Amino acid sequence: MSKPVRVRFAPSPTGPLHIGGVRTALFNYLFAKKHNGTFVLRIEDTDQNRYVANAEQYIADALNWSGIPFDEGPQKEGDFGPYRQSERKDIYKKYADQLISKGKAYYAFDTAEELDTLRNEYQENKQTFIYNHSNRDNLNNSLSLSTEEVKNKIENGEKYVVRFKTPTDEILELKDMIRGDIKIDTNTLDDKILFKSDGMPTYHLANIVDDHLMEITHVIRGEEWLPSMALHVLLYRAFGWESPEFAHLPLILKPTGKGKLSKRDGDKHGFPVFPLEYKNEETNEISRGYREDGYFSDAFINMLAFLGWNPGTEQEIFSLPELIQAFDIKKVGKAGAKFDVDKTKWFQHQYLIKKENEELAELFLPILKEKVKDSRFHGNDNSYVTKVISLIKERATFVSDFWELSDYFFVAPTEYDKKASKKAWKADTPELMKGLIEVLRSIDDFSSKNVESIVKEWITSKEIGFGKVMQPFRLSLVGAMQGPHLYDISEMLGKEETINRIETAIDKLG
RNA sequence: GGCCCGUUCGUCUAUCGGCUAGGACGCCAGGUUUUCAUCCUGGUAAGAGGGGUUCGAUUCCCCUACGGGCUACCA
Repeated sequence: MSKPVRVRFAPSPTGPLHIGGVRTALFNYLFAKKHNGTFVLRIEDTDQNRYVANAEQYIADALNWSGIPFDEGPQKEGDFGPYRQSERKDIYKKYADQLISKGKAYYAFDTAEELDTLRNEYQENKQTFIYNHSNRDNLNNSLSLSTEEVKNKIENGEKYVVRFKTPTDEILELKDMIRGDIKIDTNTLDDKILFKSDGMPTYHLANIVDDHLMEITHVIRGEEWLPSMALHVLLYRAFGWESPEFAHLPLILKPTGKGKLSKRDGDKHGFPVFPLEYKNEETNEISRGYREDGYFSDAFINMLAFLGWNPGTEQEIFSLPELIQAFDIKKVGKAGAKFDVDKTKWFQHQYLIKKENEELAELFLPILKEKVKDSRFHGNDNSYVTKVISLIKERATFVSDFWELSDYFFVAPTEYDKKASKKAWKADTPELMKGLIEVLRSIDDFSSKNVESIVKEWITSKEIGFGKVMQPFRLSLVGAMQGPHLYDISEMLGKEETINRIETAIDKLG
């Protein structure tokens, strides 16, 4: 029996999560649930300079709204806490020391400035500076210095970092669940800093220690981490720990132009890059969110799941449980995926159509109350609103589209589309409309079917022509040449209102 | 510059050596709706280039090109 699956999403709280981050979380979540595993949220806040106070809450809120909550994490403590690296600070030093005593890491005293200078010098000579076997003996560290010197420096309070001593002359054979085998020559790697002079571990150390301690079995993360995989595998080996399996997800790219999707792209291309609206507390700048733009979270998640993954069948609409069922990490693609706004809207449209009319009515009601003072539509009985939605929802993408598509069900048109009036309202129209009113008055059963058949009969018997009646009729009720089946509208409005609207139109259009 | 990853319609993708290269979004046309949208039907459009391997390559290998990532005491 293999170990229980445990995966983690490990963002650093430097700002809001963007959709790439949400997708990484989603794939972790799907993988965990697929294998009856645990989905852990770990906050990687080892960089004190970039820490943003409201980011952690944002991340939790975003995961919750998306319907992919974590099983363990901050404020949801499991057996492996704490889940913020800043609260695990004491742990890491111990492991850094362990590596030093094993001879797998060393102290380095070079300052950032010294290294910068070296890098520049190398670059001027068209060479690449790598802090590794090729030059580590000539630099300022515990490999080049005597034990005595090192001891003195540390006792004198001189700042130091701990670097990993990368093994030389070895071809590492790495395995990625998505990419297959990758070979890396360790001589091309540099001796990464594991422990910073401010007493905090770097990402690399903290990440490996925590993944080990938290018994993470599968590391699923963005492709930007692929170059670090060799280091990470080497670290597991140095500690004598079993390495988890790795999967590196393809990046989400800008819709147009070059590069990976960035937080600024939303403003440029007119779509949200964040799941939830985000207010930057320093600049007061507000960035749009999918939630606030009116997307349903299940549509949003469905869209994200298909960015870089697909089940190999022709089904595209998947609920979250279906996604879990169908998910297979091996079917994740290798190439970056350009984000497509139109396809995103299409998913939203599909989900909107699928939703129950009653549920949509509930969502529409607050908007409706704003727009219409008539309290007939505000009551506990939503059947009228529900019916309206059933007639118009197929032409909407968002709940916020409803009002524009259905206002005439609630308020009589006050003006008429100019182009349509010109086309539909002729000199003889008022007479015809008066005739129509007479016919309508005589009808008791105002149901759509009945009115339709009677009016049709009248038009036929008078040999008027359908267009000459139907177009101005529609214009009178709706104010424009659009909307659902006309007799469905007249049924909804009722006899009195229908006749009123035609009279008003005769008045206004002459 | 160095290291690594990738490359099928405009976009997201299917194909695990037999292809008339399939689907979806978008776009275009037709039909339905005596309106508009939805919907239906059809159409447009693709395996970067060059070498191998093979009876046969989109599929396997190599080179080139292009795209992307990383190259911080950031994650």
